[in-house]
Amino acid sequence: MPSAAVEDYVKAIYAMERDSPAGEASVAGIASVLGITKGSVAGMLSKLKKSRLIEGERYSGVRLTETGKKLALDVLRRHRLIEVFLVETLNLKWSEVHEEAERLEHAMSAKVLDRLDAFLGHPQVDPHGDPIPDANGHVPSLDGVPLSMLNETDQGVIVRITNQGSKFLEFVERHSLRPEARFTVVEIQPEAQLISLQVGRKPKLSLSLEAASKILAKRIKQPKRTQRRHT
Amino acid sequence: MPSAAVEDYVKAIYAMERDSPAGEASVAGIASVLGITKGSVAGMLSKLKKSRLIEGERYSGVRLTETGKKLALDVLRRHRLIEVFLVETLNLKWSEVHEEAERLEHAMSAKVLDRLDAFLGHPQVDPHGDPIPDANGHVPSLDGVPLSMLNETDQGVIVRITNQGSKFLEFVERHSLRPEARFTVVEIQPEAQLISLQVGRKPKLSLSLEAASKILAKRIKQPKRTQRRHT
DNA sequence: CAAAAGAGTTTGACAAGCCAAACTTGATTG
DNA sequence: CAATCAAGTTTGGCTTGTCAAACTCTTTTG
Repeated sequence: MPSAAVEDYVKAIYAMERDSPAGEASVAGIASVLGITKGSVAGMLSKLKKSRLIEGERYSGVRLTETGKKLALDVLRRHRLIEVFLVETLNLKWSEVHEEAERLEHAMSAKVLDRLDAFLGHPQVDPHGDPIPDANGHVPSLDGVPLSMLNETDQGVIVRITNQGSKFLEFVERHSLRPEARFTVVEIQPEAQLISLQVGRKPKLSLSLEAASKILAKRIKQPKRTQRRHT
Repeated sequence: MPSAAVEDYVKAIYAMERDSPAGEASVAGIASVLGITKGSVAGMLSKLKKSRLIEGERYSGVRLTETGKKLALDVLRRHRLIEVFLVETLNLKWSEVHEEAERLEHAMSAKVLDRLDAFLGHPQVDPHGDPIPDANGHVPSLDGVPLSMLNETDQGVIVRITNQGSKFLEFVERHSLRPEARFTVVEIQPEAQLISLQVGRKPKLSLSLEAASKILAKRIKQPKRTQRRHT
């Protein structure tokens, strides 16, 4: 069985691959997200290579092998199901479950996880809208565009928050920007890099396009109109 | 925060103190229940002494300090609440939850545990009938006498199984001897060290007095009659 | 294109825990 | 009471995972 440390590395690599342009993870990047030194990462990576979880040339980025990817998806499945449980069943705050799940995910057997999955009704996404891989490692694909790509007067539904930072999540939660929430884009100020939304009956909410790019939404069908914008 | 290893030691010491005549735990005993060598235990015990979780003279048994006892009760609380959850909510088999809880208990924060406790309705006992300490370390006391102390024709209700061995638990479960189960003592054969029970409508069940001493029961009020017997 | 900067690697050290094996105590017991 | 033996302790060694710091590539850039 892989250790908790190995699982954390693999999970981090998976995430970095996903959103790095080259589809690779770097030593420095891993060190930074895991909060450890480059030296430690180098040591661990050479072990992961030996056990065929990752591959890559010396002095260059690493990629997960098929085995590594399977493991990463397994860890992600555990993590996200646990988050659903903590929020739906135990009513923990949406923004505080990440670190809890971070520890529990390493202690839960496949059997318990499957029962939990059934108990929760086989959810497709976690509380942040992240898709939950199924037991075979298949990830349901959700579509959604960054808020920062929308235009004035567009209406939409939040589908996903791609930023686990708890301060960011608290902000988002405080303004009811959870998945499922409906909103309208009321104003965009490209010079100020700002976007303003109307969410429910709450006061108008403004945030930077940078922050908005971490929130994915689905446009609600709305006759004719063009779109396009860049962060 | 105490490591998982420290928690396991403290928990083991607590259990050994409870049912050793001298109220102490021995190095050899701890080594045996944790499945490690005496040398390793000696090393850890000296660390536990330094951190004031246990006390005791050199070359003699150890006892938990107040701090140590508090920690032990905390771990026990986690363990048992998790067992209740696994059985009641996730429908795991009664006999397979122990090892699961053994791992999960080290990964669950106080906050999650409190929510879980509330979700489960503040149970007093776990699926084996073991009392669950409350958040302040108070253990509800349950009375119950070993089955081996009962007499023929006595009727009772199982309250607790004091033996976590999964083969024993499977046996017990297979014969419906769970806590809450009603039974009648139909026969006792002191020479054969055997006791026979009638549980529900099941066929008569015989077991050794030794095994019976690991099952605690409460007698059901039944007019006049004396009792007494020894394992 | 040479030098600085970044990124990756290596080395030596450390903390937890564990083991095996030698050694010391203390408790029988013949 | 001396011999024995179980129980406790010590020592040296191993693994995992970490750090700090020196070193070496590779890339960027003046």
